[in-house]
Amino acid sequence: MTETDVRRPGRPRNAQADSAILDAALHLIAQEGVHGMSVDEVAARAGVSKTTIYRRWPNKDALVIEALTRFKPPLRSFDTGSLRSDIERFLTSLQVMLNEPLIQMLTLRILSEVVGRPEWSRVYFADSISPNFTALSDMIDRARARGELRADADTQLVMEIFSGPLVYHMLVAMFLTDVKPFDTKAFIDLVWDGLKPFRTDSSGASPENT
Amino acid sequence: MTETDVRRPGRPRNAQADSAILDAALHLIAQEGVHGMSVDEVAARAGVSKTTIYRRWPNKDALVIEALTRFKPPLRSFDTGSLRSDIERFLTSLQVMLNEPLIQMLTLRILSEVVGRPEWSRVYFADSISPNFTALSDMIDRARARGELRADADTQLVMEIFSGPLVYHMLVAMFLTDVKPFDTKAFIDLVWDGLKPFRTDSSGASPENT
DNA sequence: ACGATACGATACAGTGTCGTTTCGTAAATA
DNA sequence: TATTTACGAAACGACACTGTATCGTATCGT
Repeated sequence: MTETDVRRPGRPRNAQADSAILDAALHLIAQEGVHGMSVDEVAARAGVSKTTIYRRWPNKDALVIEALTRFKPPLRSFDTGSLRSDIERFLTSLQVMLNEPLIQMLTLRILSEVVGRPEWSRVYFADSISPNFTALSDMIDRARARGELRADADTQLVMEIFSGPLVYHMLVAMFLTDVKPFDTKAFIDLVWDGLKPFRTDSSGASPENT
Repeated sequence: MTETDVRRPGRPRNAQADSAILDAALHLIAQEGVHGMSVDEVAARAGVSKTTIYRRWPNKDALVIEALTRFKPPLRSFDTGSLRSDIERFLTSLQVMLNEPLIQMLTLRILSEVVGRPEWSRVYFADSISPNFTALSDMIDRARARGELRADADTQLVMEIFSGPLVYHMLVAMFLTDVKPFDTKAFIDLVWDGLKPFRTDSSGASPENT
């Protein structure tokens, strides 16, 4: 912060280079993994020289860490007053996010690289997974206070029921060419009313069946 | 097959070496990934010489492919006459399987390595994911024929609802130390009866209704 | 015993990568 | 202009890895 005023002599650093390098690193990590990515490739993709990279980061690991730290999926909480529409918007934004090939592959790469390294794992969880959690649990807690949810439903389990199917869908969809898109509305209806067959119409929210 | 009878002259190959090498390769892939694993490490872990490996496989890729092909999670279909107990047994076996650290990390490694390589992806899907699918869809179709399931529930969506939450749970559990174990029974009850709050006792009371 | 094959240990060539260094040039300040 | 720093291009040393080759030994059939 104090450095911005004190103009050091000599040619200033190219400000665009930093983000160009980090973006290139992220794309290459997504494509080839941390091991498969070379610093030369990062330099070539970013359009800079390798010298420029090593002037900014001491080694490859530091570059990777900063690139991965910069990668934060934009997830937020919704508060429309209705849990069903909150969840619908949340899942829709999650679906849009997971439709990005970069985010898809990057997430898998990070998950597989991060396991077994406590520090990386802690940082990744705190930055990328935890916000997702709190956004979801906030919505659920608000709905529970409004009486929109079964009182005996465990919050963690409800979160897993909401998030799991879509994540699972996107995971297996990567291997299938003719997979049907995830129907968020139908999913919420089904989870809301239950999988059991109807005997009587207990609630008017049933999705127009029989 | 015909080679087993025709005994070639000379010292026969060590039959144990094959599985020792493939096992070593699998463990090393799980720990360090395909790129991180070296053939020398495989040889050292398997207790054989590198010559022995290259006499059996032409290159590293062939070894990796055969090792990954050999890795087939043992999942089967259940037919107890009740969908709820079928699913309960299915999920319990899936949970036991995903509790193995080797299978956990190997699955993530494979997922991240396999994406973008059509042949690998096809083989992995056919060998490891597809059996899971058919086992689950068989159980669901039988239940649907018995009228145990809502008629308007899409099979693919039901499969995702059943499998997704547990897979998601195991995924995030890798980053948490104090996570509650997945309660399969409570999960099935919740999904079966729905998340909506009870208004009148149209059916029994809670999970124990028919 | 003898030939044939497998094995372990080791060395090797070829390649790729990391991180450093050199050098000529560009862009800033004093 | 003189100085100071950043930059690109290129080369470099050190190291790891792949895949091959060599050599002495072990184990099988005949």
